[in-house]
Amino acid sequence: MIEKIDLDKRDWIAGLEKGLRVIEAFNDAHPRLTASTAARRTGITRSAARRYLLTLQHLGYVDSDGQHFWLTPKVLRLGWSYFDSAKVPRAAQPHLQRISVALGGAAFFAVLDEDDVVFVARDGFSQIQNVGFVLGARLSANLVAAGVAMLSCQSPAEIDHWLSGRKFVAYTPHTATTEAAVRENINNARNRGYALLEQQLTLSVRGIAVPIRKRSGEIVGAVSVSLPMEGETSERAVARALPLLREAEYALMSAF
Amino acid sequence: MIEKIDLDKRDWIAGLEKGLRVIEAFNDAHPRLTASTAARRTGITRSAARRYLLTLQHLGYVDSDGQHFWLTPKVLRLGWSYFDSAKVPRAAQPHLQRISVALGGAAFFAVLDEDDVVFVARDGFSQIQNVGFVLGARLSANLVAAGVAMLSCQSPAEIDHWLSGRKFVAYTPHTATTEAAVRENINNARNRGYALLEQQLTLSVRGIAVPIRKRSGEIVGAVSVSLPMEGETSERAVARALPLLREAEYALMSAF
DNA sequence: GACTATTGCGCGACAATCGCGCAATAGTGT
DNA sequence: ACACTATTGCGCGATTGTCGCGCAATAGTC
Repeated sequence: MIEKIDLDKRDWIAGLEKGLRVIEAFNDAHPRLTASTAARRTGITRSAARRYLLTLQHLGYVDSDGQHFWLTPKVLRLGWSYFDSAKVPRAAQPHLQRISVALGGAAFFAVLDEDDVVFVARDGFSQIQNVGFVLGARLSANLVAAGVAMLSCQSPAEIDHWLSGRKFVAYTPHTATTEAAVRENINNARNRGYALLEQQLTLSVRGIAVPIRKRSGEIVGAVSVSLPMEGETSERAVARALPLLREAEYALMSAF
Repeated sequence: MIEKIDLDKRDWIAGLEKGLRVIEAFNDAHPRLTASTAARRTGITRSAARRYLLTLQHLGYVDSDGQHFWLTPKVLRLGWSYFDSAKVPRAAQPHLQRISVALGGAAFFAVLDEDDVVFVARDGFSQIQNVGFVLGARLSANLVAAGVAMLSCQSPAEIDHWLSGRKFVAYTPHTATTEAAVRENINNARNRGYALLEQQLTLSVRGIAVPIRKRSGEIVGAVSVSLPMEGETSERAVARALPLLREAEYALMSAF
């Protein structure tokens, strides 16, 4: 993990970086950590890891039985600060509502964070009970229309970098699991100017998304809608959805 | 802000506490901060606040135009670590699914964090589009059945402390906005052993919740269900919902 | 009961963090 | 246009907070 830090050393708070590393060391596979395991996972010494865990415990972000440490719901405050403060999801909300009502599906605003798509705003419900579609949830960008829409705006070099060494997990029998198939989805999206994905993450569900840019051209996210596939051709769904998505796109462009 | 820290000074990482304070300084009313405003809001000096913001920026948790700083979606990773690692929401999930399917509403698992209810697991959808019912969302405990259920298990002293100096915001014309009314809700819940709230947060919506305890008796959270009120008496709704909630309660009791 | 792996904690040393204070800049009003 | 105020970035010397070693104690295994 070599990182180029051209930041003046005197403006770098080592303790904060390590502390955040400790919080992120908790995950699915490691729901509870001891001082030693935390040290191993974060690459800091055991003494230090223990100090960070104790500090987090006294701040209320982790709890402990003396041996093991685990995160408390207080850490959710940190993520929630983003929703409270970010203007992007808030600006998108009324447009999402209009889309979800008109189309009868669920509308999302998503952004890219490193390699993942993160859903930061939502309106409307659908029969899709997939836990992936929760605010703050992150998914590999190739799995959802919003992700492919954003990838399609990147330069070939960035896309190559994104694809390199990536493992594709099949969520349905239709999930694109080869680099070529994923690349085709991205190319299709670029050519069309919108992304259309079917049954990649959930069976019988279709996603349509358009990338959202600032006036400067910079990508800030994507607006997407999830629709049930049954009883509707993809052409018909696109014809219904695209005008609304475009409308949101233009409105949001001037908002940023 | 006098805090009693009987923790050995040598096990206290000051930089981590300040850094987290800086992240939490971003909120609804202060979506973007400068070094100076961050300093004022966190109580640390301007130089230090600037150092923390720069560190967060280089870690990717905040972005900046050079003057103002704002949070990026990366901070959502921190909150997500909790969902990935916490066993409580995961243990509750199958029960929530059973409840939501059987009752046709949305089922939640909620915990208390300080004074707020935090929803940490959900299954099923309802016509309730309230943004409050999102994973990680926090609400004043008196507004939702799950919160009242948990409050009803606290000691009188704890309840008094919770009530003291609290402002009650009316979300609907039926919201309990006086201390007496809130107290009555809590007392009713204690007497019945479950909480029943109607139209406190959303019109035409009824919530029913039971507190979840460990075997030791310690409260770990509450399971709740949101149901539309129309066409059903409260007695009938309770009769339908309570057996399922109790079933989840007993199952979860042995899980912790 | 010896073995290994882990833990809490004290200590001395070092470097990382501190906040002052300067100069430069941005924004306001007369 | 001018001074006036409130910012800002940044250098510096001082000190305090963080480091990781190493010990003794404990927990778990064969």
